[in-house]
Amino acid sequence: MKTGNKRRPVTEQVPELTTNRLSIYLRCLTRLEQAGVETVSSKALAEQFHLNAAQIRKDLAYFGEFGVRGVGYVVRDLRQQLRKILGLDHRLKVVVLGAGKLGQALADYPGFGREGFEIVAMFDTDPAKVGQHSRSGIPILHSRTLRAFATRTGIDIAVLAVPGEVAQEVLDLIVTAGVRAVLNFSPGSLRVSDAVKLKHVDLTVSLEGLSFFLAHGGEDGA
Amino acid sequence: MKTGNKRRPVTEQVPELTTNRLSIYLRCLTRLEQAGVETVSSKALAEQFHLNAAQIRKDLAYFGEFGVRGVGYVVRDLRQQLRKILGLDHRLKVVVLGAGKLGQALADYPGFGREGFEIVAMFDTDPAKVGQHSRSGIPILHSRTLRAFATRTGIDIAVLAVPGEVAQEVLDLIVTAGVRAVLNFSPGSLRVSDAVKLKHVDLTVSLEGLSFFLAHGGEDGA
DNA sequence: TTTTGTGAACTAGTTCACAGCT
DNA sequence: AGCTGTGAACTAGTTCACAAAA
Repeated sequence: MKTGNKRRPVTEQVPELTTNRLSIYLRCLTRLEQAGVETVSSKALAEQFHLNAAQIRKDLAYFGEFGVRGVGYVVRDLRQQLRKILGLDHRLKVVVLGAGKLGQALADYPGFGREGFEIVAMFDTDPAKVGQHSRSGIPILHSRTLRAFATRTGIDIAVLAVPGEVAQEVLDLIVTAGVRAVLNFSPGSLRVSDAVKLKHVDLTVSLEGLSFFLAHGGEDGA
Repeated sequence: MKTGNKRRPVTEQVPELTTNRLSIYLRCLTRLEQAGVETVSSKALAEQFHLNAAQIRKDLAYFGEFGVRGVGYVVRDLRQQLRKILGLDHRLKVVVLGAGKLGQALADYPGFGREGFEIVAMFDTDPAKVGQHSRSGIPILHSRTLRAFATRTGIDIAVLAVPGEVAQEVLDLIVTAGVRAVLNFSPGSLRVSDAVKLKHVDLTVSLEGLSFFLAHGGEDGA
C-alpha cells in the first residue's frame, strides 16, 4: 500500500489514464466471469486489448494487492474490487441536460443502465418537449425545476447535451444545483470550479483527428 | 522545419494529444475570426482554455513557423493553415453504421456538417429501417450495399454506432470496403490493421471515470 | 519592446526485469 | 514451476527560459 499520502485526494494521485483502463479491465472481467473463467493472469488480460502486463499490475497497485502469485487474479474477486474502486457498488443517478436528438439518444442508451447508472430524468427549456417522455420512458422536465429535483431526488452525474451557445450557462445551473460530475458533449471549452469534475466528449475533435490521419501518413505504410 | 524525417508517417511523429489540441485551436480561431480579431498571441490563446503558451507554440512547430515575432499569429492565416494541416480544406464523406437512436442522432448532429464533414448515408441491416431517412434526410441503406457505395461514392470516415456484439463484424466490413478511418462508439475492444485509424468514444469509460471521482476525493477539497 | 521558436530541464507515464511469494 | 508486485530504466509529453526576430 502506498506511503506518503499527503491528504491529496486520491483522484489527483491516480492518473486519469489509469482509471480509464480500470473501466476497460472491469468490462473484460465481467465478460470472463459470465464465461465462467475462474482466474486470469495480467498477461492474459493484457493480450485481450493489446496492452502491457506490467501496466495492468501497476494500475491495480494504486489500490492494493489483489493478485495471487503464481496464479493470477480471481476473476470474481477482482471484478468486485474494481466495481468498488470505481464507485459502481451502488447505483448512480444520472440526468441528461438537453432533450434534443443527442440527449434523447443518450438517455435511452442501454449501455448506461448496465453498469449501475440510472438515467432518472432529462431537462430542457423547450415547452414542446417538457412533459414528454423519451422512447424508453425517461421524463423530460423543465430546467427551472432542476434544482428542486436535485435536492429531492439527488443527482450524481449530469450529462450535458445542449447547444454550445448555452453550454456554460447550463453548466453553471447544474453546478449550483450541487452536481459535482459532468459529462459534456457540447463543443467548446467550459470553465468550472476545481471541485467539479468535467469530462469532455468532443465529437468534432475526434473526427478531425481522423481527418488528420487521412491527410498525412495515411498512404505510405512503408 | 524538423530534420531527420525517417519517412515515418507524420501521424506517428505527431502526438495524438497535439492533433487534438490543434482542433481546439482551430475552433477558437474560427470564433476569433468571426469576431473580427486580426492577430492573437500564443499567450492569449493559452488563456482561453487553461493551457501553456509554450505548448501551443510547440504544437504548431511540428508543422512550420506560422507566427510573427513580436506580434503573434495572424488569425485568418493560422486558421487556414490549421484547416490544411487537419485535412479540412476539402470535404470529407462520412457514413454512420447502425441506424439506431445513437446513429441517427449522430447523423443529424449539426456540428459535423459545420467543419467540412458531410454525412452521406447510414447503413443498417434492419429491413424496417432500410429505405427510410433520418429526420434531416440522411438515407438509411442496407449494409449489404456498403461496399458498392464505397467504390461508387467514396467514403472517408465511418462512424460505428452498432451494438457491441456485432461491432467487430461491422468494422471488418467497413475495412474491407476500403475505409481507413473509423470513429467507434461501440463498447469493447476491437482489433484492426495498423493501416486503419480507429478512434474510440467510450461512454461507459467516461461515466465510470466520473463515478471514480465521486467515490474518491470528491469531498475533501482540503 | 513584444512575442516567437526551441534547446534544456522537468514531469508524467510506460516498460523492463527481477526479487519474492505460492 | 508460474505470476505478482515493484524499483529502476526508459520514453513521451510539458514547461521553462532565453536567443533571435520584428
